[in-house]
Amino acid sequence: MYENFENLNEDKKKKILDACILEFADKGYDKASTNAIIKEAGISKGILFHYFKNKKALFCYVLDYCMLAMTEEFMKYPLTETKDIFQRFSELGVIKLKIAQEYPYIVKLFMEALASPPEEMRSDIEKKYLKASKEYMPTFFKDIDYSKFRGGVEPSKAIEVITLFIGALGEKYLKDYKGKEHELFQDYDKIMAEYMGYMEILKYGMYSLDSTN
Amino acid sequence: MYENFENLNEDKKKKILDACILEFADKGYDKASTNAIIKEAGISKGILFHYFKNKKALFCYVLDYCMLAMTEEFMKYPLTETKDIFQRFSELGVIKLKIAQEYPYIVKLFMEALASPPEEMRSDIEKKYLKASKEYMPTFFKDIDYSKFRGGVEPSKAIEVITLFIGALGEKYLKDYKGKEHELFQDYDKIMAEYMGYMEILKYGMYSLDSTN
DNA sequence: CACCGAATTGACCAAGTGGTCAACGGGAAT
DNA sequence: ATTCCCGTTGACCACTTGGTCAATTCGGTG
Repeated sequence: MYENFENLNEDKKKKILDACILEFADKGYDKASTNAIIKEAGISKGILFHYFKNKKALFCYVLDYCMLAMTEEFMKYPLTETKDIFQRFSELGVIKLKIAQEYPYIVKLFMEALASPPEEMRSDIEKKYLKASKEYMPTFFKDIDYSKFRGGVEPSKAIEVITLFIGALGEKYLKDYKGKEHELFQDYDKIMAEYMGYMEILKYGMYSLDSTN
Repeated sequence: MYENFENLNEDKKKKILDACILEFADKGYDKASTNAIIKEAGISKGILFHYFKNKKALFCYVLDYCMLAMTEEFMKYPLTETKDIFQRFSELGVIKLKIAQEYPYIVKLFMEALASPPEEMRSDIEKKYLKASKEYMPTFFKDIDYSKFRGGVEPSKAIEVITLFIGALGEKYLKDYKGKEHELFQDYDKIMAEYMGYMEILKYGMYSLDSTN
């Protein structure tokens, strides 16, 4: 499928991949321009479409590459032992932040792909993402003590609340710090404190009183 | 500014506005085509750009129109008296649902404009939206009894948690029911029950025990 | 050297974009 | 009847897009 491209020497491959990642991350699939990519990569139009049969295939390849890179990156950060789901979530958050800091374009491309993908690819992309996160789940939920939840709180519901809330909070921070992402890392402690405050409220609502500490 | 357009007879104005709303709601600003609009409205290219100096101005006008229509619509639904913030939020949710059901395209255009606006307009659009929601706040928070919150829970923090969570939940439902929005209204009771379940968890975490009912 | 096949180029294409403008048509005023 | 005005038309413009393909270049083989 992509053998023409795969057989290239690493340097050239990397230059092209980097150009693609930059452009797709910056503009999203639709607004990304293959002309901008070939210019940035220093190659000709013809050869790009020789390697990839069209823009969609190119995007697919790049996205898969990014996904692989990200999951590999995740594996590098083992989760510490804990029975507390809130602890786990906050750890995951820290890992995500670290990865976003180290590979901003890959993460951006990825989020862009989930938020506004080419319509015909939407379900495929979501499927792949779901598959990857499902695979991570056993690790993530390992050893969690669900008995900490008070009576009347279904653990699955509670986890959904936490997931949704943390997701929304993350998006809010992204919006607040849009264009000045570096300050996000400067304000790390302040944000972490805020985050803990929110978690305390949720924890209080979900755990039985003798588990709240 | 728009007098050429404003002076048109109502029928023609409406036909053009409707065409714009349809196109912008469906495709978003960038992908919306002025050609599609003139075709749908049955007018010529020249005259559209005689009424509006360019695509951006057209979008601005249409967006303002939609915002006005929506705020007017909101005013039609007075909030019932209650001291309970959760009650208020769930009422607001019901109102939003009703409006989305009645004016799907206007609401969609609106959400599209907030989610992925033309970059140069982003801050203007957000500003307008913030202004409108700020104006609604006194009504919304009128008579709310903040003493229901237990010690250690700052009301402002609590409200932020609720807002973020409800927002995320709403988006989740929108995603789940994408392309089959009618089922959303069929499943109304089920969704409402789910929603109440979530709210109970939050309420338990935020209210002091003697206020939870 | 000649030859071949693969890699690579960039001029070119059709389609679509937002936007312009000379020309047209018809109603009102003279 | 003539003039004028102005709303309206649609052919046209410059530009960008993803994608093609004949032509060239290059490395290796005999």
